[in-house]
Amino acid sequence: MIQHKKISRIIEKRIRDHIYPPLSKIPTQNELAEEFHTSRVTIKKAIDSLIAKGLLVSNRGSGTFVKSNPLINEMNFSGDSYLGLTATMGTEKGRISSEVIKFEIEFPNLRLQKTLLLEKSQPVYHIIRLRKLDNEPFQLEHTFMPIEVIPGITMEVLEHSIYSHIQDTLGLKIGSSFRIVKAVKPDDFDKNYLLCQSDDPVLEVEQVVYLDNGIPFEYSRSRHRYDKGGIVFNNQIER
Amino acid sequence: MIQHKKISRIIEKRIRDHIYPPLSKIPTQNELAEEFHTSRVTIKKAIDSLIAKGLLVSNRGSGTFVKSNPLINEMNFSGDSYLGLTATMGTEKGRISSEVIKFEIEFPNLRLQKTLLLEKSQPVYHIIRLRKLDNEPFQLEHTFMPIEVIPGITMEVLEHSIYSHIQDTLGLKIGSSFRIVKAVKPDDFDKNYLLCQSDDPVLEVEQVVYLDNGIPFEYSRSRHRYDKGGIVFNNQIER
DNA sequence: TAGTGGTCTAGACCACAGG
DNA sequence: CTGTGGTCTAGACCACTAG
Repeated sequence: MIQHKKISRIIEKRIRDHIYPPLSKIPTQNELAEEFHTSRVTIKKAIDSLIAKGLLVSNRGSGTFVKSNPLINEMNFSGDSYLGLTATMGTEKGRISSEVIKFEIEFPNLRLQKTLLLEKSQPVYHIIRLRKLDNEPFQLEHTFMPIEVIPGITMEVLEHSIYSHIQDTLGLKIGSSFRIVKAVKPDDFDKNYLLCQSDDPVLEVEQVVYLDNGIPFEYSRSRHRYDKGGIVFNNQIER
Repeated sequence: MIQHKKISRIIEKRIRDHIYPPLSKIPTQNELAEEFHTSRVTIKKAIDSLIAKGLLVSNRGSGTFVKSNPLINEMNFSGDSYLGLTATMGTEKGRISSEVIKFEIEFPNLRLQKTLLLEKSQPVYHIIRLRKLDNEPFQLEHTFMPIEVIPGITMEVLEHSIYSHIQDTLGLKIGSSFRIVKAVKPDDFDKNYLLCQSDDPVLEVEQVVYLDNGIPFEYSRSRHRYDKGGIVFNNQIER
């Protein structure tokens, strides 16, 4: 485990346990460097990641402080938002189930060729899955993946987890994702599977996911029932 | 200007100008350190920020590469997403206008007291503004700000820019924001001002904005016409 | 003025990729 | 093996806050 990551987790725990209470000043970087037998730069890195998470705020000259964030509990999503958006629902993964609506192999259209850097002769999986929480559908996901990049997908894999297949079976690492969020009207799929009324809005997340070597391996559109969850995020403002 | 920021801007420009073409390997950190007469740590910081922006990807052992991101042009939002969401529409700020629908002073309700850390006796501005692009309404924003924290707001300020009042007139610095994005049904305000039909979805962004000392100074809900823009973002996956 | 965080350096060691 | 990026150190200087 990387040092600064380990330290940042310890500090995060102290914040969540109120060992460092809201609005209080945490020890100086020098004090923390001494406590963890490390250098100030490493402490700084750990603190920076907690600032990025919205838990701390630093003021040159006066110190580093715990942010009073009443929404802190809505922020447990951090770290596994790549599991679709299920993480925003909390940690109740046991209650989540998946149903495969469609699983076919196709040739990519032009848009998909550009997005996933494919020739038209390189086939892709076209997968539609319905996700349910306590047997209530909340998300319908249309996924496209190139067979060449992610081989060996089967119904079994789909019912379990594509991501563990990619990471554990294929030994690939996921690097980053790029998303566009919109509100849209429900289409026939949404009405059928998400049980949407015609005037129910749908939250659409369009996503391109990259491996850690920069190769795009997934294009997907997830469609969410408007009354089952949103997307939470935290921004640092650039100066 | 901070060194690593300056360097990252130069590198970013080289990427956008295809001096470092898509998928190509950029010079090693050592080479860049030499070119910019700086240390490798500083180069690393610059590269890290471009990785966070989704422009680069690094591989230990082989080098740092330009990501082929077909959506790169949709990513010009970086840096001023705190100007509401107008930045996602491009850089066409000249075509954007604001109309103040409501500007009153109220006492905060319980939720607002908790969110902005206020007593019920500390009044807040309650502002509703309609934003238009080429005279077409696209966003309706409900804003609450404590008078104590952000004094001196007038109609004139509202018609110009709240943020330049905060930063330039009051000399305060904006630190971070916390957002929740949802799809919702239009309410009467939306129908009136955004000219939504009953079955048009609305993209709602709930937001708490903090000063750089960690004090929350704004709670707002922006409501967007579903056909005028979405929200774009980029994620690095944690390992 | 003393203490704090922000930035930077020069050098080191490691893990990993590729020949 | 060599070269790459990932991480870390010890020390330095600066900008800012607060007493």
